[in-house]
Amino acid sequence: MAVSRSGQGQPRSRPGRPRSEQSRLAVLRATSELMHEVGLRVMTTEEIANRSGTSKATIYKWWPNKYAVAVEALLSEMLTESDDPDTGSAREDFRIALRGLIHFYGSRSGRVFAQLVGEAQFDPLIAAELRERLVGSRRQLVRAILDRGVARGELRRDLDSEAAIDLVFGPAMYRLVAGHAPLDDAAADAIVDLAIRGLAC
Amino acid sequence: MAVSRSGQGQPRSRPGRPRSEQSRLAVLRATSELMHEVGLRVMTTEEIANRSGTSKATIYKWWPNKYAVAVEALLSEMLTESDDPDTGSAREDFRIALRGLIHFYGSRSGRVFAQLVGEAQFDPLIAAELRERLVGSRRQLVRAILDRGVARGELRRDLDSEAAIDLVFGPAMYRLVAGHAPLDDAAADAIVDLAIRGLAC
Amino acid sequence: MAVSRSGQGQPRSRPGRPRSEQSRLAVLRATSELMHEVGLRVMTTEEIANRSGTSKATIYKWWPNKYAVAVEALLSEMLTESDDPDTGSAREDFRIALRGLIHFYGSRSGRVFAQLVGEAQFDPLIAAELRERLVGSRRQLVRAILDRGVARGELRRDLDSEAAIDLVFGPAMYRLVAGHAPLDDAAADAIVDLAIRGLAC
Amino acid sequence: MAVSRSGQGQPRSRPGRPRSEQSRLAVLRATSELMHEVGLRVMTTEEIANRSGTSKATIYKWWPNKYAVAVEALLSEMLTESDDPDTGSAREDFRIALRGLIHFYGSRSGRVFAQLVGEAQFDPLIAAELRERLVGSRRQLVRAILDRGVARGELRRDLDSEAAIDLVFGPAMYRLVAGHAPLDDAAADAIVDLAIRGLAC
DNA sequence: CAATAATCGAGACGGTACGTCTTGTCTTGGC
DNA sequence: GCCAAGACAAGACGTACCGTCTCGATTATTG
Repeated sequence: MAVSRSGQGQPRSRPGRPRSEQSRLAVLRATSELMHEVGLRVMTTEEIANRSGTSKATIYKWWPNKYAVAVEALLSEMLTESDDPDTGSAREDFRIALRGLIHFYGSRSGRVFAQLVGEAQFDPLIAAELRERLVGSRRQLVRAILDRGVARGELRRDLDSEAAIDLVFGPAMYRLVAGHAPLDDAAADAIVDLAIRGLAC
Repeated sequence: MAVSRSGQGQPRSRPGRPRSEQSRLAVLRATSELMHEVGLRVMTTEEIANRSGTSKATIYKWWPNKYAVAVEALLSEMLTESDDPDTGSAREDFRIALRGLIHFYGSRSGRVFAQLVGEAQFDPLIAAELRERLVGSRRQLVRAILDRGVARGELRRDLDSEAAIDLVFGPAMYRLVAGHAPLDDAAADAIVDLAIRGLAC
Repeated sequence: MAVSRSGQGQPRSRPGRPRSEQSRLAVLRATSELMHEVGLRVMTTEEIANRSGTSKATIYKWWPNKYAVAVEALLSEMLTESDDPDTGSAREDFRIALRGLIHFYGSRSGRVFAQLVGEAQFDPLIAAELRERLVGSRRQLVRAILDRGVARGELRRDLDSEAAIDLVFGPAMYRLVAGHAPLDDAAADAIVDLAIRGLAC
Repeated sequence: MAVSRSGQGQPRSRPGRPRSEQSRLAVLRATSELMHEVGLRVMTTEEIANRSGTSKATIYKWWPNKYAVAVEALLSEMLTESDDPDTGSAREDFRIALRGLIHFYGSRSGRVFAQLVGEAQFDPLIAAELRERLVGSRRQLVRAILDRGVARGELRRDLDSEAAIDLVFGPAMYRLVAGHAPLDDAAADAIVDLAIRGLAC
């Protein structure tokens, strides 16, 4: 019974030459290199094609533009990351989560991420892709921490979830895009402390 | 006895034809219109020149590129704005300040500002100019509110000023550039409330 | 046994999209029109691109500048021309050849040719191309007339070929570029007469 | 009797600051240097102004454009030149005159002259100025030689003067602008010999 | 095994903005 | 009124990148 593996939703092997996985990986690898070396703007589709040994047509066939490739390249170089700390203390969980985020922001990939955020201001498709694939997962994580903290009675039960997440992540993003203050562990701790205890006496 | 005074502050009219204030204003006005109509990216230096009745050469003589013109145009259309509320209550001052900021972010100019922040991710000069001329003044304002609140005993005296400002402004910037949640008065109030009281019980 | 022949003359279709002959012709046609309508200097690469329905990039890909396009356009609009008269009389051959040249100089194309000669004074590449493709063929023609005349005993056998050709063509070029005297059949005849018989009694 | 020297036709010293002879000379000197160093096309009015210590406005006040300045600069650096040899032999006179011309063509100034001829193909004013001030005087010289030769019975009395002059000078101009053959004494002698004796046996 | 069909690399193409350059004019204050 | 300094409008230049296209070659499924 030649089921020739499908099982899932995809249309059980169409006719014609199948997409080359090798090309896909070569494009992502080349994009990864280039976006770190020269930045998203200076990186050209042409150069991705040359370095990956593929062609512009192939790239444009599978991605709408270089920024979409960059999103995927950035994702594939992060992979398994940012898992839920769940230490039993919301404050500690926040600290670990925010330190992780800020560490990412401060890394080479963080620079690329900032450029993607920059580009997203001009292109709604990139904005959507960013929100879904890079921002959303982080927020989900903090949402879980939040819920546990409320359940344990550590945090206020009347919290506006979204606003609360923004209180923790907002300052980091602000520093990333405005660059007015450093992004380091001390900053992470200070922000978490303030967010937990509040500004008032 | 009219001493042929020189050596003062301004260079007392240098030789040559002076810069045309009329051209400068026409360029800023045309840029203002265009950046709101079509966005920073689609706006071209050529069109600024045409609409302002000046020339590309003149624009490039005084600004490095269209984004620098946009920064100045955005500033000159805001001008006297965002003055210190000083209501006697830090919470109230924060609410007013953040509502003001968020109102700006939600306006037409806010979209342009977001695009400038986006462009700043690629150009350090624009980043610097933004920080100095658009971000800095707002932060200065909140710093004053903060100091008064501490002096009055409303706010904790051990506050890290910068982190505290980020706690108030960060979430707004986060929403502006990531667009995952609305920017309205309710959001401003929720954020200020959280920031003041903290997440903890 | 169909040897997969390569190594022959033409490269047997290289990879990639082949050059569009249609674009090439459209560019030459547009250039032809423009150079006659407005002259070489006023004609712009942009206008060639617009009128031909191509793009500046395509033009610059195949020609170094508009003057090189003009050389080719001028050639392609002349093509089969100036064939050897060979009447049996050197004097008659010279007359026909010089009348032909002078007729060309006096035509619309002659004005463009003069402008190309003018431009060649500033650009060695154009100078070389002109010499090879527009001047050389004419000289070859007169050289043949000359040789036949010597063989028939009409002309002196000790002639310096190059100087002799210059004696016939030089005055015409002189009048073309200096414009001090008319270019007509009478001029052609007078010059040939003088060149054949000499100034001396 | 305050005649304050005038005597001639000029309007006996007008009011206001008179034209600065120093500036005029400085402009001509700077133009001379530049046109030889970089060529007419690359030379800019701006650079003439800088090097001469004058200003563009001054240059444009007294000359229509840089080519007109170049004509005057070229003239002023030649000055007393090309006087009539008058050896008693037309052939010898022609030889000396043509050698002189060809020597000029082969000099640094000859290159500039060729560029002026080139520019004249686009600008009738320059063409006129060239004809009057640089070409005409040479032709006048040969015309005198010609007349003496006819009077002495050396040359044919039915000569078309203009065509005859072209026969002597044409080949040199042809070589100057087309560059297909050398410009040296041997060339001068060969051309004069051919022109005098003719191509026929 | 041939026909069909989709992918691939190469590279030409139309479109368009960029930032630079030169031209010739103008507007200052000083001489 | 002339001059040096230098700003200005106009507009062509040649380069660069984008996203699309047209080739011939390749690689799978289908009949």
